[in-house]
Amino acid sequence: MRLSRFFLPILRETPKEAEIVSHRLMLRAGMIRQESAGIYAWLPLGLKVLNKINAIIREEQNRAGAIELLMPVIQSADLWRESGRYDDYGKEMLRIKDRHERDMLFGPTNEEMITEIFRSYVRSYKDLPLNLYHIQWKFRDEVRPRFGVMRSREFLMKDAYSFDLDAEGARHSYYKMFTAYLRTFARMGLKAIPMRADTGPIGGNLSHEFIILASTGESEVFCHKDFLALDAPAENIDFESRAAMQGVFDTWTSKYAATSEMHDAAAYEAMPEADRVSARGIEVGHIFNFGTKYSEPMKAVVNGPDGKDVTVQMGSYGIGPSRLVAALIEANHDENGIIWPDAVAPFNFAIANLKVGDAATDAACEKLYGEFTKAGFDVLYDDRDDRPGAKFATMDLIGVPVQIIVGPKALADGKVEVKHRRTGERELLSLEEVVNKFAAKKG
RNA sequence: CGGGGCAUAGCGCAGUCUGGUAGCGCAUCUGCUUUGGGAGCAGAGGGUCGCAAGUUCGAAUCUUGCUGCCCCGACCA
Repeated sequence: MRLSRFFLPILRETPKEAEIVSHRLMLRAGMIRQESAGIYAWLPLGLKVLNKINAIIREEQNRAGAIELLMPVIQSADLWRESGRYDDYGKEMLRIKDRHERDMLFGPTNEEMITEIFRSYVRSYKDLPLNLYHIQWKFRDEVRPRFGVMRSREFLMKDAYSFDLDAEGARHSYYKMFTAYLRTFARMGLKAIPMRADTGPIGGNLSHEFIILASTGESEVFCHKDFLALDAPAENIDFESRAAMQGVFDTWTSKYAATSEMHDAAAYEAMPEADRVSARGIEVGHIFNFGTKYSEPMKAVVNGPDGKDVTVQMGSYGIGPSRLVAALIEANHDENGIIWPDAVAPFNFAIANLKVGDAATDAACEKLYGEFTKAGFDVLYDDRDDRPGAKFATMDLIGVPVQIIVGPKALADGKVEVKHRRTGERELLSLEEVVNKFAAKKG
């Protein structure tokens, strides 16, 4: 992408409403625009990151055996009357009437709809287990939206729903998602710790929140320090193996970890002081096993091996990709701007032409831009006729991990400078070395 | 939902107390110079002062009502 042709409305000054760093940086980097309280337009740069996050989530959901579909944002109130939640959900649910005065709503979640889809088609225990997910916009009419996309009213959610014949199967499904979540967050460079959680209005008896530690997090969390050193399960782990899944779950739940609302001060303080970690955290995922809470009233049943009807066991599993964008920034920034982890960076490389119009720098930049593009990378070429300082500031603000600086001085010796955003490390390389070292990798 | 605050150019703000026909910085456009950490000079464009009533010869400024947004608290992917 040539920056001169891109739509990147960066701001030099911080809009006054932005309180936390991720919100400030998202506005300044031209990632989002507020259209209403808690409702945001995603500008090109923000959307690129959101899509990268979604891609990782999809890969890991698919790996764990979940199957993607897409449900609508507008739902009929009748479905919610069946589960009893139409009255329970309260003002958080945005209620709408269509032209025929029918009660509709903007979905805050999809348990009812997925259960309706399931019961319409699935008749046999042989079709279980089944896990269906989608990535779709949700609306919850929060009393007080704030912190940009961290707590917005409209937000993107990946929600998966599992269906099993019995409680044991449902636990296995739960563990599979538990494992997939650990991998998903780890791939984004986040250390997410599962914490025993309250089930809230979703219901059920088994639930974990996935919390990432960040000094600006919304809630206080407590855990054993060993969780910080644990590695996520490997890519080749067998999701179908009940023993393997149980093993992951046991490893990640064997020690103390709780949010402030589930905090057990006595258990926490029973640990040696050196093992205790008390920090701020951001909830980026939440999983539930709720048995027959929806399948019972909505009559989602299958024929069991003995020919008798069995009410299926369900669970739901949510990740907020739009919130994750903000959470990633909270965990990865400095005074100059965002520092994207490679896996979610909107651009892998940026090429800064320090002297646009100079035949040598123009030619070097075009060559590099061509090679990186050909290699399949997202590369941003700053070809604007602007001062070097402005280009450095822009690249740092939007957080491109590897910045290739092409200026007349170094180029006179056939070199360009490669700067790594995270470490600040710089190296002088020839064009050929840059291409071989970076552009050749992806294939 | 309780408490507090704000609304003037794309962004950040001054002007409001004490009414007299709107200004500053950045950004934008044009020209020249400049080119390794957000350039300089010269010129230009851009605002029914959130909306609606009222008071007044005259309202960004005073009064009333409404709307939007932000912050603190209680609640939440």
